Amino acid sequence: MAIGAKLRPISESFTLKDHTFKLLRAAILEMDIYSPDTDLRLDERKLAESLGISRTPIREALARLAQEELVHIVPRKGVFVCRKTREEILEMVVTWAALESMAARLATVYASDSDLLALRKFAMQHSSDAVRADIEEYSDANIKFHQKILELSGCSLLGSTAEGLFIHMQAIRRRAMGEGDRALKSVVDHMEIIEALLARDADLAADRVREHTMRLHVHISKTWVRLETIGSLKIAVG
Amino acid sequence: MAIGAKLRPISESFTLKDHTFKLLRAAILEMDIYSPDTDLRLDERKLAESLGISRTPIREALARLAQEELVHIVPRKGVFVCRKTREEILEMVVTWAALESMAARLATVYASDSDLLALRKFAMQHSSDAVRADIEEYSDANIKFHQKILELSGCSLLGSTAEGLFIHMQAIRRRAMGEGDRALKSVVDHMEIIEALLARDADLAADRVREHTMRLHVHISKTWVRLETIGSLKIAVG
DNA sequence: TTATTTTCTGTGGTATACCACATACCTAGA
DNA sequence: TCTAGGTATGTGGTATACCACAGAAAATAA
Repeated sequence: MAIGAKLRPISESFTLKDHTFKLLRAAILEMDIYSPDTDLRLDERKLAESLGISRTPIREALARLAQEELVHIVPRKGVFVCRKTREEILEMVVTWAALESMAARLATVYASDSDLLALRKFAMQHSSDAVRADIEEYSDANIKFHQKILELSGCSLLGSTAEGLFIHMQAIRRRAMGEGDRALKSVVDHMEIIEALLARDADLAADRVREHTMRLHVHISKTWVRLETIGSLKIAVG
Repeated sequence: MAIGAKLRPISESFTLKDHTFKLLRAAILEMDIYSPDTDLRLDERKLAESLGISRTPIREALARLAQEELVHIVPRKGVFVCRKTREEILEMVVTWAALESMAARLATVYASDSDLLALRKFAMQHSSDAVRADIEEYSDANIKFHQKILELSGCSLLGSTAEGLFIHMQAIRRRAMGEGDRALKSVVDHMEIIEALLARDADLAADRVREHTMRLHVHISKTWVRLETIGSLKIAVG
């Protein structure tokens, strides 16, 4: 066989800036953003040095992150990971509810029975995690459940729009999950959602998804009173 | 009076890249993107020369536009304004419906009577444009109507999320408005929406907004068959 | 004439140098 | 000791030079 017969293009049109963008995005996702002692500062030059590249691709990646409102760039001050205030988080939950509710509505029309049954199977498999109070595990499954509904809508823009909120929703859901008996209630909600989907009842499915997410909204607005002061800690600049 | 008593900061932290970003965004908004003979190419160097600045701030502005999916950047090929395919446009309409529907729901709770009455006055003022078949005029008013509902929700994230779709929705609505007697039907729809809002009927308002926007969806999917081929004209690079 | 190779030109990608400004620290005068 | 004012340092912002690659044009071989 000739040399190169099975070689693929070097991941066609690989660019450092794209790579850096994904890298930083993932890094921010893993950060515990809301821990008060986390350093929110990103130093272009240090990043450049540790990645072994120049500042240019890093700056373009940061520009994109800023567009996603994941970081704040303050001229001649610095680049900071963006903490959200309590109000911003509440708005994200509302927006998420809007998107997922529409997704559920569409899913009653476009999702196949086998997809929905697979979703039910998935939800049932992980319900035991909630019962065992295995919060970490269940929280991940919970997030995946909601993403799958977005997928099943067949409207990819709903999912990709929600993805911008996802990075924060993940942190929010993880935090909220451990509070009260939300995990157990969540299991019940999920099952009712799936039943509505399988019944192909668009209005009911949309309502249940929206109300489920809005319960998170109510929970947060009741419970998280201190976040706002933390959120505006160092960011209140420009 | 002491010197500087009335001086403001020099437009706090102005940067060329921000300015360029807004400039290009507005320029793209004004372009007739879907005209087949429009040049979709953006040349970094020519832009730099005509703006009298270097490529660097332009590149960062382009990076942000790419994040918003307003342009495609293809390494060593060029930067192109992003035409949307028919399917993508349909998804944008769905997503817009999701956001505005939720906004209407919230508006029944949070909008004041005076705000809603002002909205009704605004809609009635411009209904004559529709009757006179003054499409251009009415189309603008129509778009503003929908934006106001997003505002009245009190949830600014709904509006800012929708804004990313706005640039395309504007072109879509303008184009669709002239087709059939959509303008007249639109007037009726709007009035029914306002009545539902004033009646503080959350479900009804949400339903009417969603159905109104989804009528646009149906109209597009029925009428615009040729767009897809145009859309994927030069962009199908990947 | 046709097919192939080579060269040239233009593109975005990257690295680097330098700038203006913000900040913290230092120093001299009260 | 305390307070201006100056100075040093570090930040993101910008300009520039050069690179690798794509694609077209031109040159060459069949």
